[in-house]
Amino acid sequence: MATSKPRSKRADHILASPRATALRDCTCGELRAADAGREVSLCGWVNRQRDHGKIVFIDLRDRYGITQIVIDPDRLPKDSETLTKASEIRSEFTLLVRGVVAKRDPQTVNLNMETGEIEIIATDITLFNASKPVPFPITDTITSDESVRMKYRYLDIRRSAMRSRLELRHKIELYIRTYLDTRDFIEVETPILTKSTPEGARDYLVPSRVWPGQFYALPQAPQQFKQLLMVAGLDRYFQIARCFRDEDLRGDRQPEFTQLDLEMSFAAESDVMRLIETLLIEITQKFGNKKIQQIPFPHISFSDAMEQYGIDRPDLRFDLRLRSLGDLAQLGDFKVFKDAVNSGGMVKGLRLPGQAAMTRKEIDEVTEFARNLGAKGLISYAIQQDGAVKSPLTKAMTEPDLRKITDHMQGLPGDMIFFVADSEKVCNDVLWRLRIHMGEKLGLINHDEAAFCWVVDFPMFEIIEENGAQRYHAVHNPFSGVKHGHEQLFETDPLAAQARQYDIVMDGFEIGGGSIRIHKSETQKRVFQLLGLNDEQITEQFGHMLEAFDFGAPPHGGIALGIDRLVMLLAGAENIREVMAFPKNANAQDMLMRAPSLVDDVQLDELSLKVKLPQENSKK
RNA sequence: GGUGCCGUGGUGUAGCGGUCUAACAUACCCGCCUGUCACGUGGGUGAUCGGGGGUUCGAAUCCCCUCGGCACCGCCA
Repeated sequence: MATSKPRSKRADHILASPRATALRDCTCGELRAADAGREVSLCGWVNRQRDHGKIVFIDLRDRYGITQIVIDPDRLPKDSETLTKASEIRSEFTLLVRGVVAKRDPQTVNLNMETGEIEIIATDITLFNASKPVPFPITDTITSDESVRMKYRYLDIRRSAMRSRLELRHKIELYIRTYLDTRDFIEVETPILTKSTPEGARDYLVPSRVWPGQFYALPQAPQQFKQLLMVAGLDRYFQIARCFRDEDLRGDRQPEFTQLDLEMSFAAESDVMRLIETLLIEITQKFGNKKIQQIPFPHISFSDAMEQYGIDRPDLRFDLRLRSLGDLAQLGDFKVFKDAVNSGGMVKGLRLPGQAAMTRKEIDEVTEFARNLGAKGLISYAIQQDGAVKSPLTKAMTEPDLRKITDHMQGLPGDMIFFVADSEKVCNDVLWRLRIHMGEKLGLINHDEAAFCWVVDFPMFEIIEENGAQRYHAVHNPFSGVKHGHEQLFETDPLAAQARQYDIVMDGFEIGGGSIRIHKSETQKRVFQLLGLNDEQITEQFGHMLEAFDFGAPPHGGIALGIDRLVMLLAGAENIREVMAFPKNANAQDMLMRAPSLVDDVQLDELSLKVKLPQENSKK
């Protein structure tokens, strides 16, 4: 296209701008001083209109920028109505402006604008559409109530902050596709209408018209399909896939969300991890404005993460660590500690360097915070400059005992330690949140840093309580492979068996997880049995997988990355909704479309469905 | 299902027991203004304080219920 000769200035410009359309020659973000003299037409929304009585300025905005339009009576025909028209224009009107690009006088150049050296001397304005006063200003500085933003999401997205987050998301997804394509991964679409599976989250169900009383389920992840694609010999698959889970929402959880799902054959942990680590490094360096704390990403075992951070997704942006007191909790005669240990629990502490001078009031606030998280209380332990300890413990313990505790906790003069005495679960639950809370409060978190880590050595199973009975539950998913030599533990001590699982954590968020899978039907069957499925259930629910494995399934493994969470973190957004065009509110409703909604009885009849509302609290 | 925070003109906030017949900014409407760029300037419309009940001589302000939004727990990888 660069070879064809422009016939005129105007034609030249049409060729120059790839975004020219039948209605416009260029966008509101691209004209510069060099374009002076050109006759152009621009389309966009009125960002602001300034009426000076005789002369009128309009800042015209589109996705690409803002350009100032000048409506000057001295440069219009005498009988032109353009000035009158311009004076009646308001914010968010949609216009077509024809005019001539002019260099601004040096005094009137606006260095805050990318197009600030020029302006368009309008010759004609066409109004595509007027706008009612908008429910909130289309600016980035003013935040409006989120319910209003959601109801008028199409206006919210006009704001450059929203728009640039969606652009960022697009760029990242495009980068991922290219990255994987060059490594021979192919993107394969898998069904949205699929089969309900027992493990995992609650399914979204879709009734079948053709098969009355039967249901499809929306996929929680394309897990089984991607494994079947490996059996099919596709070798390397990926998909930027929509996933659905009918569970309650959080800031980082939506009922439908997007995963980068991938799987590769003849691969070990190191292959998947290297692939993803390189991808994450490139994406962060290219699109994020955060420095990666450590390359290569550190690996932390599940048990170390739980011991030192109280959670399997540690936020490594700051270096506070938890430490359990062990046998030292038995020293002296401190009832709270002894009771916790005697009832099978433990004592665990969080050391806050240099915080010994916290006031009574501050300590009470922290204690209240811990109580709200389920702790019975918090035992403070302040180490004075002279090494003496100020703590409720002093009444029940000797000075040598306290010294042992100080040493064990690696306490230094001036430090404050908070102890929780409870079950291991409560200790960890309270302390990991307290750790984050204090990290934030004390300004220890470096927000310009991205801290990635791999969490490995997960157990295969955990015990969960279901209807009063205890049973095994897969920590990751029932397809995760078991570490070499750990199969025997299935028969002796299943909880000790470790999975070939790896989670990728960024800034304390789990942004992905995967595993090398089971590819032997016998092993897969044994896992299902341990998870409490009988032979009939195994055949009914997973027979197709077992059968597939028996047709020469290759060793394979993969990972799924939470795209929404990743983009959220790279964009520095507060929650996942900020990086989704049309998210749902905390009650899983679409505030713009007003979904979910009632449907016609005719539709229900076709599906052989009858609605039975819960008594009393049926929501209209 | 539970806990917490929030709910004042279109929007963002102030007021937190009487002086509130509710203040400020912005938006909106009517004027004036030829160089602004959050234009300026004069005037004007607009909320009974999410809804209901209660306490009190008196409630936007205190209490209870309820609705809505958000956060968190349960739930969920």
